[in-house]
Amino acid sequence: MIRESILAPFLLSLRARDSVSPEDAARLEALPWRLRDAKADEEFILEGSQTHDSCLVVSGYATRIRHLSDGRRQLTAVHIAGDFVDLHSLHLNRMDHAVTALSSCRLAFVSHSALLDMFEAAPHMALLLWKTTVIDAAIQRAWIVCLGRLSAPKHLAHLLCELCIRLSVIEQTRNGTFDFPVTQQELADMLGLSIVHTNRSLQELRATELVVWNRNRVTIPDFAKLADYAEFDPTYLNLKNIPAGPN
Amino acid sequence: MIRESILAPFLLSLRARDSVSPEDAARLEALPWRLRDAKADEEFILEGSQTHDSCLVVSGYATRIRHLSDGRRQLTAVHIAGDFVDLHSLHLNRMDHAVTALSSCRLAFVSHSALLDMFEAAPHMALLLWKTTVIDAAIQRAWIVCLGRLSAPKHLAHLLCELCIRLSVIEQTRNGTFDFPVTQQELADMLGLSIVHTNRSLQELRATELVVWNRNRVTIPDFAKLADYAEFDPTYLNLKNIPAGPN
DNA sequence: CGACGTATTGATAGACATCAATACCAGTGG
DNA sequence: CCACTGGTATTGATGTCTATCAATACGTCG
Repeated sequence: MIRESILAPFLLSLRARDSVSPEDAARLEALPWRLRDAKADEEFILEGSQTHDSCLVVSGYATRIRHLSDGRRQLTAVHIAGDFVDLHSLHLNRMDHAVTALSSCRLAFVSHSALLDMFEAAPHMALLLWKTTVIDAAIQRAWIVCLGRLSAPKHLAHLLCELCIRLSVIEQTRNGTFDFPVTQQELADMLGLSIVHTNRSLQELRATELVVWNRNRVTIPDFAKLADYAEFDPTYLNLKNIPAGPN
Repeated sequence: MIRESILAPFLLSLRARDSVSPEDAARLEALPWRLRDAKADEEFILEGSQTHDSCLVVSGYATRIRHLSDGRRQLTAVHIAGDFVDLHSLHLNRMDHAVTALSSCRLAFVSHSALLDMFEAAPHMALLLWKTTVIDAAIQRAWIVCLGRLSAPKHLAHLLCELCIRLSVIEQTRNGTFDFPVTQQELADMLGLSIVHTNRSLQELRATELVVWNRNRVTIPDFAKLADYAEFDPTYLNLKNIPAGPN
């Protein structure tokens, strides 16, 4: 039996947005990846560090996190399997934030020099990876809009819509159900809310039956309804085919 | 007398973060730029549009804006001279937001195909421009943190710190003074606040003499003090030399 | 001078934070 | 098997921040 490629989710994610030739996929496979597992809560890229590798999430959930002086935190992104979390470091001197595992994660690291060599040999690969960072930026803009202009429950709903679509791209949803292994504290730090208000916002979504959430398992019974409620427009995810809803 | 290059601020911005050889600067100069002026409030890149050019701000102020269904708005970025506003469109199918002039602006457009030709001829140029989009993304992360975890006055203070540093890079500050031609409504839409509360937050900064703001002219008398108040850490702007303060 | 957009002020309501307690739940050791 | 423990979730009460509504003032332009 053939081993599933560690790049499978990454390729799913790329191909949902662009065509990727078999040769290009082979180029990515040929990179000298080094695998590593991270436990939940492990901060595997340190704030302020200078790195010489970039990091791809193979499985599990990770997050970008910024710590404030008084100990409060804000998460600025959630990353799922297939996300090339840390292409930034290829360009940035010093990390302005940390990257932490939300669940236990499998990570694949590749050195900057190997990436640069690949770009030298096949310049269009830079465009392909560039695009992934541009889409990450689009997601961040959506977060800005949510933080600035949506109520707490709608913001939470929007986040779940986004996750559902992104996870469906990498085939991690079933009938509108997906894993989302976060504590309410972590959720609060994504939404820029207190933990108490996060809890109440979640209960509001439960009460209106827009969302079912047991432990780490989220179900969206009626995606269109939730998307409408949250003013979710998936354009920013830049998918070739917008899924009508969860599969 | 030699005409000042329309790329002068862009090169200042690039060189504050990276070394750019004269040849590379010449490559950028050689692109087939088309100049265009935009009046204040003109939406020069439409939400939902598909474009075949990218756009650089030569002078003036522009902003990325997202409109919500009920007419409310959220600005997700402020762009100043030297910002390559719209490299995104090189990668994204459809704009998920509009780009609008805050003041009258001079813009320089270049076709995607010309950019791609340049990358073909000189692949490292893609890395250079990629980097600018990565820095934009870092700024957006900072905005997320501000929106999520800073009080209104601190958020405003943080925004002014960021602008002051970015403007000083392109030599648009003098003694801590710079132009910022926005209405309080626009400011409110950046900060995710109501206009009334924006006004009161501004007055608080005035009362504590952290900021002087007359018309469109902002002065920061003591940058270190304001930065401390706003928990501003300029790491994310990725400058080679962090200016100690305004010049 | 009048008109319009913008800024400012006051009063009130709503959203969200904070504090403090209680409930739940998986894991541990007796 | 069960009590204990520590983390997480939930609830209630209260306070603060921010939004909204409604005036009024200011400033530029015709």
